[in-house]
Amino acid sequence: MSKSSPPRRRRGSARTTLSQVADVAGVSAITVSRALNAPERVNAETRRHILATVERLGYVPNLVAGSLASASSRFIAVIVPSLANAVFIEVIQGLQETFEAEGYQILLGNTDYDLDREAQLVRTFLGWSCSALVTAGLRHSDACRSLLSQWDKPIMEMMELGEALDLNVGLDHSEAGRCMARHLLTRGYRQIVYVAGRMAEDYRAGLRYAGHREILEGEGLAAPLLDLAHLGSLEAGAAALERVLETHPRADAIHFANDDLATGALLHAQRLGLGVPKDIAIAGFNGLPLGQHVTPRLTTIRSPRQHMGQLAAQRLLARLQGDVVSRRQDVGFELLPGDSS
Amino acid sequence: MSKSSPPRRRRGSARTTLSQVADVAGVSAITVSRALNAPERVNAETRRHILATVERLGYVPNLVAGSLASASSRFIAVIVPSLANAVFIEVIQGLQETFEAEGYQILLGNTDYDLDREAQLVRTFLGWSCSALVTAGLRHSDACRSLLSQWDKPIMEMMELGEALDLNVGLDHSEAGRCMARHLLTRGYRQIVYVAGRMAEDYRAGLRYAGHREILEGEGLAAPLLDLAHLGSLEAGAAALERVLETHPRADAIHFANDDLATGALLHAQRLGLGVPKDIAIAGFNGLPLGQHVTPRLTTIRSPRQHMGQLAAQRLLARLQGDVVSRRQDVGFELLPGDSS
DNA sequence: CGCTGTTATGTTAGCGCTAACATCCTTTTT
DNA sequence: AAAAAGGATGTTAGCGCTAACATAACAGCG
Repeated sequence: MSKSSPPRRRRGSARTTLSQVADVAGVSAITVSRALNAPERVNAETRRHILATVERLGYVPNLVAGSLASASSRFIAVIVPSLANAVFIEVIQGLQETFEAEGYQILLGNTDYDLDREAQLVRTFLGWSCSALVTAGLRHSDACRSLLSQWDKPIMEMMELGEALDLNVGLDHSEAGRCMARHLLTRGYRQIVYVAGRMAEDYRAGLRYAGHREILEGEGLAAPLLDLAHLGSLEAGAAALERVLETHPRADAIHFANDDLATGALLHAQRLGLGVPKDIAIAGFNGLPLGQHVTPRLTTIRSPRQHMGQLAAQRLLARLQGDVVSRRQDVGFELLPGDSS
Repeated sequence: MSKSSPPRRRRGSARTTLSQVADVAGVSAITVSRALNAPERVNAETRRHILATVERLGYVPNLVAGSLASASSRFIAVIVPSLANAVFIEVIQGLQETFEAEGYQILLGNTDYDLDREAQLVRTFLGWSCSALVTAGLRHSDACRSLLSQWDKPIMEMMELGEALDLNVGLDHSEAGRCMARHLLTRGYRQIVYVAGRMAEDYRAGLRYAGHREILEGEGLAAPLLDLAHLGSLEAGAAALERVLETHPRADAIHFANDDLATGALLHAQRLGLGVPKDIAIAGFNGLPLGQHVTPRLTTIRSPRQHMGQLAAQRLLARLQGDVVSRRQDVGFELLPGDSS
């Protein structure tokens, strides 16, 4: 009988723990826990004393332990395809300011437009017992779908509208494409080239192109497409303008998949001495400030990006509190007719 | 003696656990743990069998439990003052791509240029047992300093150089200010106004102003300052131009604290029919693509933002592996003389 | 053939916290 | 005044995983 086992081990960090606080304050651990997490369940006097002790000992709660015990963390997983695009940054800002105010922390993942990476990120994030998950877009790999469908916490799919797993906040991209195509037709353009970047991956640009094409073909017009190797940058827009001039010399307008490309082309046209819209009209999508400050002002479509983030966060917060919320919300968009078309 | 206590409780999520996987695979829990986290310590055959079982059961490791047991998470806390500024986004991208490749997850915090919020974020992040912490800047509140100095994991302070708590990667902002001031003097400007946004908070702009002022005063020139209420945007830059024209009618150059302001002013000058640099010269700081695509091309200073992020991440990774790394690294900057000065 | 070293796996005991239940008062109700 | 209800605090038993130590099996060695 080895009753007298040698004192085996010693682990953990040297940091102050909740029970040390409890000992010093002369209460039980659970009372300290309650004083910090559910103050109203502790007598005001006791609470004051405990909080003073916490302060004095410099106690920093171990959130990992708390999450394990309660089987939930105050993490919100947010998965976006890119950080290079200002659109996602603004959406993230909207999410962040709203969630942070309620004490939630964002766990940010970047897929680089790769659905396998998305699945991998989802796996990791589920492992962190997140309270909810936000993802940009409705398209996922099978692996990702199966992980998500087994999950029992709220899921928000943003940016576009359609068949969602759970909640959905976004706008109708094919309608946006139609809207801009109609605008360009109204202004009299007939040879309109659509320019996108990596459209297979940035498939929302593809949805807009589909809308654009539908309108043009409805008028018996062709809808030529130029799909670039880069997603969107001023650089790529400038290069795209040159390519369009070369391959479609009769083009009278270019409908770009985003404002970065469109503005790059617009600024490059100035350098080339081309008149916009006299020689060639230019239109974009997003409504970034950049396009609104160049001369001529860029014709584009504004999406309520930051608002979309805030709205998505509010929905999720309501859902987390047990409220019933509508599953789908169209945030709409707005045509900003500029002087470039 | 209440030996026959009724079966008390049942908790936790319904998810598959590691020991369930172990039971099914016919091994012990620790062997499954090793197969997943230290594959080389398990026989190849056993490992294959375990991984197949993991796959079959759709087991998703509970990272919260793992972190508690090992007293460390693969989180890297990253604290920046703003997401609205492209500079920080690019630094974050650099950090992210490097850390993600090594299986670390970034925990992003945004202080909104508020040092108290920074301290609060640090508290939270310490509670998550992060492996390292990255923060933009060397200035912290006392509370924040005391939290950080008691911490035993690597800390990286980025963006600027100086007395750091631990590791430090950045550039010399006052030298950058001097560099641009010298450039403007060389080009013959003498009435140079410095325009910043919320300089008390964006104190690195203040460091650049100090350098700028030092050079001008060395030449016996005044160094008037205009400090805006907004940090930096095309909008604010345009407004700033008007204010400078009004309050300093004899100014021949404006040295802006960042490219957003500078580009906004430059584009606005075009709208006003002002010649740049004939009527007024304009210079910025950062070297954002935006300023390099307008006509005239913006004179600015390029900081290696993404590279700074990568470098910081590499240093931290090396440190986490136990390597000794130099504490300070100057990433330098580069004057990009454009046509706006 | 016992000794040491190596490889593969298992046993035990927590990591620091909180859910669930229990207890003990004080107040309110009838 | 006894019973019921509520408020404040405590006890117990894990959450799911991994560090530390333990064990077993086998190879190499003089």
